[in-house]
Amino acid sequence: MAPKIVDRAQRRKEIATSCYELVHDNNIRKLTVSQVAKTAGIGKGTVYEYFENKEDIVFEIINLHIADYHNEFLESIKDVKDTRAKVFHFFKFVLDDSPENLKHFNGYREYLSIVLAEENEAMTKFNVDCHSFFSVQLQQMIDEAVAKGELIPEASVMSEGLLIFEKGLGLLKMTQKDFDTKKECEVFVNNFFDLIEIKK
Amino acid sequence: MAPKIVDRAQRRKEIATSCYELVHDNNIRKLTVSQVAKTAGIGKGTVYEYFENKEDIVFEIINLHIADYHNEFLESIKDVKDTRAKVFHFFKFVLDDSPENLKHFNGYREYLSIVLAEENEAMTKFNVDCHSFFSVQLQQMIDEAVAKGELIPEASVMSEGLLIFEKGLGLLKMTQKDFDTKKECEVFVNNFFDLIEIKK
DNA sequence: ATTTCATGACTGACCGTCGGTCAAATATAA
DNA sequence: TTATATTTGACCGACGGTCAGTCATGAAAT
Repeated sequence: MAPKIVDRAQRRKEIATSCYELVHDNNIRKLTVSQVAKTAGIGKGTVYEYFENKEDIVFEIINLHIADYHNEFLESIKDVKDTRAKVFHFFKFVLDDSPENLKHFNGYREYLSIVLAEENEAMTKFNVDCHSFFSVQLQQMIDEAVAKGELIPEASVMSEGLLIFEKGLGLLKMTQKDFDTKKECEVFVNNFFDLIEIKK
Repeated sequence: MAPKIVDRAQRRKEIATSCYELVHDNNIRKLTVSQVAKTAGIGKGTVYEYFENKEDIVFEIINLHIADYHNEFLESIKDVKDTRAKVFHFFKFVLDDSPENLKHFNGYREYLSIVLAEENEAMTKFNVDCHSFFSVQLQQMIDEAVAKGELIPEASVMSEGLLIFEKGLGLLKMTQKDFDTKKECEVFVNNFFDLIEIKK
């Protein structure tokens, strides 16, 4: 008197995972629900058992990508010691033009275009979490440097501003073909550090 | 042997103008071509005589809005004398929460989501022009302040960085519901100015 | 002055596609 | 067998975009 019960959250992940690569093939906006169903090997109606709508699908897929990126980030920053170099690591996302990173960056672009288009509760919340993920860590790092006497105390409250600058860099890189991200980043950040570093 | 010849560029503007307000009523992405045709009082096919596709229509409408905004900006900054206040004027777009300005800001959000979604040549170029419009003026202003001995020379190369910061502010305001744009802006910009201003 | 007619402007019925729904089919544990 | 969770794809309505055909203008011919 009780058929198979499926773990809905689990199944969501499964379906999304099977479509992980689909994001890179085309523009994610051109992803069709039928395509998702086919790729996952299920009927179109079944997709709607686990997802509210198309955006919800896209959201879950991008979730996977961003989670992957966060892990990569944590791994890559482990060994960096110098404060200025560490900060540049936070800019790696917008600076690194390796195919691997461009995949992530491109994914984020598509994600952004969706977040900007509609007022989606879950997506907006998720975006806030993403920002916090980096914000908290950069703040910690700056505060440590201030405590060590490497940076002036005012640097602490400007930590968030640096991250905001990074967002702006990303946006310009996304929207301007010939934008020299590396140059703009280095000019500003290096000059900025010259202002907040305590000379020995 | 010759019927009325219409000025195509002119007609584009006419059609777009008649739909100027349509942008605010709903999400611009929900704008339908039939709606545009109805509002402009023409047939749907006629719309396609003057526009490549739907995005092209949206582009023209947003063009009008941005042109209006640029004019407003030039008008409003005329009388401001103090350098720091002038710089804050460049941030007016992201700081001002008046209904009037939010209209513009919202329009820009929708525009961005479209630019990010597709690789549209014209739209990207237009976006670059928009950025330059402000970039050139901020640079001039900073350089003048440097020449007057108000700011340290390094401020000059950091002008672009300030505008990048502003872009980031805008993006965060668009994507985070509870983002305190004013606070974040003031904290960073004021601290930044304390660093680049030459004390008397 | 009147008629003719070439041409660009205009139209809306129509097409293909897509997101989303639902009645029926299926699978499974009791 | 039976009750019910699950699956399914045919179907629907809406939308972007097309195109065969109509309309309106005004120069040319009479």
